[in-house]
Amino acid sequence: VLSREDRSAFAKASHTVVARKGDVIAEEGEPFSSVSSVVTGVVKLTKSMSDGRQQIVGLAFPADLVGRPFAERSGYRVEAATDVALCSFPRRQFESQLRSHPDVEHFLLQAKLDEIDSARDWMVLLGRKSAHERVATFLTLLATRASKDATGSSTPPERVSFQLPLSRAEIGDYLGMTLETVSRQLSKLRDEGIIAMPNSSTVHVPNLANLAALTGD
Amino acid sequence: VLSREDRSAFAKASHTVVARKGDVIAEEGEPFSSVSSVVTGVVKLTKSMSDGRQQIVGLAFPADLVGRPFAERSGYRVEAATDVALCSFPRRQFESQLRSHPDVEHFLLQAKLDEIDSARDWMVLLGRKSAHERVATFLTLLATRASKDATGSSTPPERVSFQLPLSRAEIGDYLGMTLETVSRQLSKLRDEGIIAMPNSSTVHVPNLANLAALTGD
DNA sequence: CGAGTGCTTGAGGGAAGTCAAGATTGGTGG
DNA sequence: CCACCAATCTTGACTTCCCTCAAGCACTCG
Repeated sequence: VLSREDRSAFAKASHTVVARKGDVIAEEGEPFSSVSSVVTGVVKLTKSMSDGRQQIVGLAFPADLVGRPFAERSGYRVEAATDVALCSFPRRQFESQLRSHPDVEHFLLQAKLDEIDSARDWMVLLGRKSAHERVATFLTLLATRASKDATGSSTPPERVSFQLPLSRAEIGDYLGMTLETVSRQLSKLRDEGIIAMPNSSTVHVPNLANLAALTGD
Repeated sequence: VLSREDRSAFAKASHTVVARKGDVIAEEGEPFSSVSSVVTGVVKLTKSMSDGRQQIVGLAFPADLVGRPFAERSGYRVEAATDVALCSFPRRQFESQLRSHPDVEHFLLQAKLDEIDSARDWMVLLGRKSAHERVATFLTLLATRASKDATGSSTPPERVSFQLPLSRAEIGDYLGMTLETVSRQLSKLRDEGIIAMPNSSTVHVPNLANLAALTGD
């Protein structure tokens, strides 16, 4: 959607950064200095309460943007959930480029509007869904993404397989529940025949529609 | 933050709309045609699940924007929570004005970035806070807003009073709990001396810091 | 003044959290 | 290459917080 000139101006300012699983890219409440696009891997955005309770408030997959332009401090911790590669821009430079390339700013606005929509979907999950529905929704999200990545098709196939990019504890922090409840609900979906789990981090979905039917929405 | 020319161009395109409490301004999943700024009153944004469970995914107070530019359909129901006055722009016109006034688009981007931050704060509330903390957080939000409106001061006074713009059921839908639990927690805060409620919709907070200490973050 | 609506309070039940073992697994060094 | 160790995951038993169901109460408005 961007013009050639826009792309090249941005490409000049960027550099590639790699981070290992668990590396913290920006700390909650600390100043941070870059805006990055995820190239490979998954990045998690986490907020903590004073007593240590955590909530993952967003995941960034390849092509997603992380970082908060026009703010001095990060409102959340940014951490590599898997090994990741990032295409990173110095924040100041990114901001000034935005001002001189309105098309790019428009593109960013679109991306952020979509991000608000997903955040609102997640609020419904956190506020109103049962544990079973939450896990089904999370798996549907990953399965849909995996089938898109694999086939490029808009009509996803019935069968999909994918890797869970998060531990049980992290899934709990994303879905607003404990790691034990996550584990129990995964076992339940397995016993119901909705999914198969050859090992604890890979999931087969024989029929995506059956899984999606359990999300509640 | 906007130039005089920007302001006047937008003023020409706008018109004032009033809505009574309960009026639906846009329906979830339906096309909608305007982008509006709230002038007085409170607007609620609601998402529903297929079985009728509801979640309020946002509230818009005076000066906030409602409507989703660059999308054909609303992702949520927009409804007047109180009697409301809106400054409304036809969506198409609003969008084209944005393209020709990059400063305004920048302003909108800033607003949406802030909106993402609030949505993420709310995800922590919905995913991790107890009923007591949720109600304390909600009251702190309203109390802080009321004290800003009243004094314009950045150091809020200890004492504040305000009206609840939502019914118990709506507060429940906003906080991800039932109306009974909302009522019980309000009674508990009253018994603890944190708030007083001369009637069911007005709240006195004798010491805002004591209330804010119960929010958990 | 009565009816209706919204709010409060109580009693009981159920979904998820907590605490506590075991079972797997993946990584490391002998 | 295998064995062990640490970390992660699973499962079970018990507890707790919130939801559900059910009255009773208090406004507001015909």
